[in-house]
Amino acid sequence: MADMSPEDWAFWETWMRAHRLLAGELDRGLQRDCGISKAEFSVLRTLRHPMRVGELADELAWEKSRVAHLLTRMEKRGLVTRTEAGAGGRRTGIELTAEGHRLAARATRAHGANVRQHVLDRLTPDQAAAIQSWSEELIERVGQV
Amino acid sequence: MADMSPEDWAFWETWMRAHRLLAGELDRGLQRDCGISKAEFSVLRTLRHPMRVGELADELAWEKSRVAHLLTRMEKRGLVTRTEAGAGGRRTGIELTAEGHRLAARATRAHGANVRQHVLDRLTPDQAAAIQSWSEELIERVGQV
DNA sequence: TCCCAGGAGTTGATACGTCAACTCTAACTT
DNA sequence: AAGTTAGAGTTGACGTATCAACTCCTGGGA
Repeated sequence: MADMSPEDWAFWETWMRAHRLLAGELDRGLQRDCGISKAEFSVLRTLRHPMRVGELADELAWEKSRVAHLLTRMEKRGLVTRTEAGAGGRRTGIELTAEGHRLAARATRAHGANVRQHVLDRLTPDQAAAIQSWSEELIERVGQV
Repeated sequence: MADMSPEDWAFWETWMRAHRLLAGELDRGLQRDCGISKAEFSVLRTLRHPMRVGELADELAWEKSRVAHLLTRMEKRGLVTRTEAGAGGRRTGIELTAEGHRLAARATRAHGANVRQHVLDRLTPDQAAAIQSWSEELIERVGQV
């Protein structure tokens, strides 16, 4: 396996730096506009219907302990509640509170505006196509759980 | 400002997921092969010459407290040492130990192989060009500090 | 019925990143 | 020379992610 050339490293490090800057910018926006982290936003966005904790973890592709910890914190802040999942099963379910729903809607608008402004509106069609095909190929290859 | 369409969200979430999967894969590789985190790798890679902590923070574009904390942990593990910066200045400098240099070389090879395998070798020239131009534009726009 | 194997979820320890407060020194002011 | 200010670096508190250990069902055997 050939080593990476200095150009390879430069390309790679530039890419990673761009991604870090972008993520930081969007995180700050979410925190500023809605007072939540990106992780909390993902939960709010995914948890449109009541579900089991495991489903949520699967959809997010996160470890379940990460989900459990985050849910605990969000429960303290009144964004989600743990419920008994009906329908025969006896395990714990999770759902958004009214406040959680409100915040989810607000955050989706605010974050969407930021994403559009910082990313989508600046992407040429070529860039978007390249990124999409790359993403799909990678998820296909690495993402099988 | 127009809202994001469902396609926009799908594109965006796919992209972010791909990036998360890739980052996780590379992190695990670095941890498995060399016992260090990606952040530690960045320090090892940047700290080729003795320098001041501030320079290191600037090059990495990290907060200085993050650098200070990480250096403290790496110092405990014998990878770096704090030194007095000579040359008139009286501030503290930082440099790699012999062990740090060894590990830096080893990790560069190992991580480079992973990056090549998971990323560079799978990128079409079009994709690489699109990603590079996007990265540069974004750094230009957001990265001015 | 009792035991046990396994899945779902939680918890605690530890590592890491961020923010704000702090220390130390050098340079500037009077 | 004393007081002030600004920059560099460190520290502590807090929120968060990961890993491993744990609890609590539930569904089989025997």
